[in-house]
Amino acid sequence: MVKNRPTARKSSAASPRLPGRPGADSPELRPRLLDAALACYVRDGVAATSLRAIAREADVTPALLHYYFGGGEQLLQAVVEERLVPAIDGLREALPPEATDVAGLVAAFVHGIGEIVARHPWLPALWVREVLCEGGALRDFLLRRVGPQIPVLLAQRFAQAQRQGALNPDLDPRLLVVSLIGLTLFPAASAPIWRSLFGADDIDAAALRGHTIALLDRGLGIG
Amino acid sequence: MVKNRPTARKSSAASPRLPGRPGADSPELRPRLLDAALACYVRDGVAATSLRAIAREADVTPALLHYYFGGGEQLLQAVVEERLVPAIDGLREALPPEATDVAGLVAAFVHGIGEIVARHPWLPALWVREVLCEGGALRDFLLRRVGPQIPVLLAQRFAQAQRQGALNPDLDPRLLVVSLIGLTLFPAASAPIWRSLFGADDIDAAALRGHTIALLDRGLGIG
DNA sequence: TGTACATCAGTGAACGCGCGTTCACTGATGTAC
DNA sequence: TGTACATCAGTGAACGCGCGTTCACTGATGTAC
Repeated sequence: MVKNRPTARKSSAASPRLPGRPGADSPELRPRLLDAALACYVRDGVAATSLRAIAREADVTPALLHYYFGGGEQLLQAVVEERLVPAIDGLREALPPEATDVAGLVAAFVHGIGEIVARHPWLPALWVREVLCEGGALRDFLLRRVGPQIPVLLAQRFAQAQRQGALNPDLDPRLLVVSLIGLTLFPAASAPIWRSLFGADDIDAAALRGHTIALLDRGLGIG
Repeated sequence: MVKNRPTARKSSAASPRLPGRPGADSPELRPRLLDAALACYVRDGVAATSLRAIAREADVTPALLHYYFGGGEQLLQAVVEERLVPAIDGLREALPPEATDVAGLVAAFVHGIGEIVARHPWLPALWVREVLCEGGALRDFLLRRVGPQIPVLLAQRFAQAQRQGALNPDLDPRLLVVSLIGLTLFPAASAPIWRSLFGADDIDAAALRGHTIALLDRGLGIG
């Protein structure tokens, strides 16, 4: 049993001032450790990342990582809570809260994803990759914490719009959510590949957004 | 230097009949090893799969795996050549060889992906996941062996159709290829997740295909 | 202020474990005669 | 046909290594007086 782990100590907020050195582990260290872990997860995948690799990335001893987080699984959980959750909260807040027309809702989603990607370039690849892993820790996180908040909610709004005749009746409202993610997160996650494959250095975020909106708006036809 | 590895022996085809037991390693064993490796790659990811895990999956000693393939990297290459390449060849053959209208080409692609997924249910998740990994072995494979054959070729055909006014001018022909993959492979790869998220047991392969074609044909509008 | 002491963030070395790989060996199965 | 022998697919045990974790320890920094 480790007794004086920083995370544990800090959570007991009302501790009386004791004699001796007050705990004040350097405030820049913990975020730096989280960033190093995130970088490793993004580069190599969560399952293939060792604690020692993260320690090397942060130029720190493995014992320090264990001291701060208590182990690999807890470190992953900390990265999820303090890096992933805030990033995804940004998306939920970007969606219009009240009933809007489908085009506006979809445009808000596409723009929201674009902004998330601009602010957190690491997110799409990590997300798409880890959520597709059968045993992935992020998969559970998606199903429990994100799924009910964004995809299910979107699907309900699409279904309602379709009942009112404001959406292509041949679409499935639930699959439309999947299509939206496939048209936004997946291209963002695979950007390095198609850029290299097509030599497409001229395609920036705005071009990608314009293309996606045009496809969703009218499909392949020439309108 | 291992001398009598089966792969090596079999490749020297013109060896004279020597006295002694002729080499005849059981013909069912090698495919079984490849299948076990593939199953582990799909379940846990390539980077997180150990040779010993594959050996356990195949109920075989690690030494046997090494004897057959010479190491983890060669085993992965064998799985790529003998499992991945044939599966993807199926897609290229499904695409119409001659100039066709955009709708027909896209429909052939969507149907082709659908058939591949039906025949090789493991492919989408493995594909999407490993291709998005920065250091992934499959990423190189995509860029070298698949990219020039399918995506680049499709993009060229789309660009030509667009010049002739047969494609929505606001689309980017290259990004349209990315969109197509995002609308087909990604939903297939994430099917277990959205099925569980939406309780969508009623959506089968045909429904997914119909939805995708409808979205590509007319977009969100009610036509 | 100066001195003694308590605290605790962080360390270095060691642990047991599973990994990929090696290699001397086995024993079933073929050929030679 | 029967016997001796050559072959080689596959094995079992061991190797060095990097892993996650542990724990006695250090030493800078605070408090007590």
